[in-house]
Amino acid sequence: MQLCCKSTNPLVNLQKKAEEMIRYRGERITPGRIHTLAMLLSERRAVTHHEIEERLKGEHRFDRVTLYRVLEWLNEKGFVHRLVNADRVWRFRANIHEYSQPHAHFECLRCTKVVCLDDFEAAHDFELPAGYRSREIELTVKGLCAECT
Amino acid sequence: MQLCCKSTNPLVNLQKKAEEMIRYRGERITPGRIHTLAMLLSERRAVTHHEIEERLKGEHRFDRVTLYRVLEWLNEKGFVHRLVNADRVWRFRANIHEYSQPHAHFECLRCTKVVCLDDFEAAHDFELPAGYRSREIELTVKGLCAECT
DNA sequence: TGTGGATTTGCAACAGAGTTGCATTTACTA
DNA sequence: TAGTAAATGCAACTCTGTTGCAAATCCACA
Ligand SMILES: [Mn+2]
Ligand SMILES: [Mn+2]
Ligand SMILES: [Zn+2]
Ligand SMILES: [Zn+2]
Repeated sequence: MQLCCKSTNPLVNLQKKAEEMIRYRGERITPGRIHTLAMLLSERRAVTHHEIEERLKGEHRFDRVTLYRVLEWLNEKGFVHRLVNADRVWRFRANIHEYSQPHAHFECLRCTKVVCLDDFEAAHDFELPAGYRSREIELTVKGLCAECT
Repeated sequence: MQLCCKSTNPLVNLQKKAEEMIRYRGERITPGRIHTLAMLLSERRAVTHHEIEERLKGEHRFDRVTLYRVLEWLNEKGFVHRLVNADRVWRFRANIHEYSQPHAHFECLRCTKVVCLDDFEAAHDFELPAGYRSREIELTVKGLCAECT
């Protein structure tokens, strides 16, 4: 005797949400895209390819390359954004607004965790050298996170 | 009949300077360290391992690995600093003050060139999440450099 | 509901940046 | 000048991400 799992399993709801987000933009639905985006929607941190792969094991097995391509696609389409930090590894996070919004990041020097500081936008008050044009500004605060202090 | 080249070749002067800088701190002098640091002292941009290797060809041939180790050492000792940008490659630049000074960077979106914006220090006016401690702040302005505009 | 054809996937091989182990050479100390 | 710790060269390796291509899948349209 089994109850409907829809309302008890938040992951399933996120899969529904991911599917709707992709369908709403008129893009093709595939298991890889849904599971990856759902996973990213469930996570506050910016996570690596490797972490996503680990998290998705069992639930649905993908090829590494497919995951790389899905992440590239999600980024291009604006469902997620990505950033590189001191360990030279891409990290991905679902965009919280419909389209990517500029915001600062926090990077823990000990555990390498990366957190998006949503709603904190960077600015600078100095003049660039002559002829230089600013397109975007990236601000990363490095330090120790709450668990590593 | 040959004149003394010391005053006509600025590279030689920089080698002297590099040697003095290292000796002044009581560290070991090696050809790799001197030529690498001299090259970096001659350059305003932050340059990659690959660029340094190219520039040093002929003058003095090093093993790739030695250059990696020299750069790591120069960074640890505070003679240079390094940063990673969107192409996930380390870039190095000699420190203009005796010890590393925080400053912002400019990254060209077209030619990938990286420029240190010396004397422009970053700051942020927002509160970090509870328990988070800030150690350093990294500000990167991305856009088009004077040659790429 | 079935089907054609563009998209996506899996697999294998590849690429670039950086690292490690170890024997040999070098720089400095005494 | 000899002894020793540190730096170097070389080969093999790791890690992250890419590319080519044939097979599978999605979906617009009949
Ligand atoms: Mn972010
Ligand atoms: Mn710099
Ligand atoms: Zn931490
Ligand atoms: Zn440029």
